[in-house]
Amino acid sequence: MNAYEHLLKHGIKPSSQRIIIMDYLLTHRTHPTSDEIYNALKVQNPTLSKTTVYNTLRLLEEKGAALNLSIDEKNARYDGDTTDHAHFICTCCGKIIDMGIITPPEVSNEIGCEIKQMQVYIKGICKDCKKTIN
Amino acid sequence: MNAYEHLLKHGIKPSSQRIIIMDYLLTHRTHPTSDEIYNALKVQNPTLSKTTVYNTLRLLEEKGAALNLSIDEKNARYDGDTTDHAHFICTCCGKIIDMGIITPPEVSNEIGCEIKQMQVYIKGICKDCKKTIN
DNA sequence: TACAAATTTGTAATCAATACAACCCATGAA
DNA sequence: TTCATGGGTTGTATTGATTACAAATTTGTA
Repeated sequence: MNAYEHLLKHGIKPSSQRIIIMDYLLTHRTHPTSDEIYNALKVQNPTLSKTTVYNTLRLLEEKGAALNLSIDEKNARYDGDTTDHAHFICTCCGKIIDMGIITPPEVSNEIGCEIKQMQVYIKGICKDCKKTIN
Repeated sequence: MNAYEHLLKHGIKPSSQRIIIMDYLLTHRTHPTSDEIYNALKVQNPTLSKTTVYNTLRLLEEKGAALNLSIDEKNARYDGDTTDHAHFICTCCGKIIDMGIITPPEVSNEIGCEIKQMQVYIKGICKDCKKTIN
């Protein structure tokens, strides 16, 4: 699906800035930071503002068009793939890797919270870093 | 278990500052921020430095004596309870609530990462906020 | 005691994120 | 067409959590 339709489907008015940011997320599954998105897009869009990137990413998150990952403690990271999957971060190199969820977690919610979203974050050492260390 | 033993068990030299910080985490299951810990402890320990709180919390995390929660995007939060449980954050009031894990998530790790830690973060609206809204 | 290593402290600096006000631009009414 | 309105964008200034760093203090050991 293209970025324009993706925005409309989530009730977001598709301005040109929102389209290129959404498009970036849909075509780069690298869990980029705001800064990475801004730097990548400003080459072709010199007038793009960093504030717009921040505003847009918050909007995408609020409307459910993208995920805000807090697995990396340094920066917020964003994921255009909102289907159910877990995220692994290598504490050695910082790389974030998608992992499929075979069995989703089941939690005890006696207190009666309304659950809107569940994220699974995994920390460890990736295969490349294990090789380098040994 | 007391803070002193807890530190020793995780291979941490128990200085007086480390003991009071560990003790605070073990006796306050509120997922406090660095700042909350600092402000609570400096009343009885006026010479305590904020840097020491940061240093100690990082050490506790590295040694597995406490959990660093990144569920709250504003601040790092710490949890002295390292047993398996999930965390719920209310996107309305910011409160963090522990939830028991009935079934832990099972993920597909074809790429061969070495998994050290898994955290389940849940976002939604708590019961109190639901009442207030309706 | 003396010395080295580890720990703590306070200050300065960093930098992601936000606040804010000015500007731009699409839309619709007259 | 002109004008007004409001949402969207932009740039700058600011905030505030966290870190860097070096000096001071404490601890362990001989």
